[in-house]
Amino acid sequence: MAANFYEQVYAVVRRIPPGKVTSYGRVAQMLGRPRAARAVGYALSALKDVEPSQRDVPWQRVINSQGRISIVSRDNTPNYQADLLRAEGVAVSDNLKINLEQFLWEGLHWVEIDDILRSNQ
DNA sequence: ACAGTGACAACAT
DNA sequence: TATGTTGCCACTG
Repeated sequence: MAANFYEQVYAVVRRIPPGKVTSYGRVAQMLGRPRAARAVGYALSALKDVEPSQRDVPWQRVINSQGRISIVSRDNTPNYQADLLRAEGVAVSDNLKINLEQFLWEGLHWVEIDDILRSNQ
């Protein structure tokens, strides 16, 4: 069911190492679509409707350009994404902010992206 | 074909 | 710093 763009997003996100994060916009840029940040978020939200085999995408490592978690949880309930990140060593403040100076993933270069997309992961 | 929908981002107040 | 506004994009009924 997943469209090609979604697959490309998942392929990139799977390369984010544990303990590191990146932004929706950066993922979009790596895919050559600098203005498709919103679509990246849409692609990740679609993960909950996808097959278990696709559940190996570390979506929690993608946050917004301000270094903050974009998923809001109901009041007084722990933020799931924050917990997942803390579990792998990422410091998340109470206001859901993360220090990009310390945890930002360097990302991939076009050569690597090209290789990944060519082999469809 | 087309309007509606977000886990965005950059800018303007 | 905190909201609001506007542009964008892929996907969906």
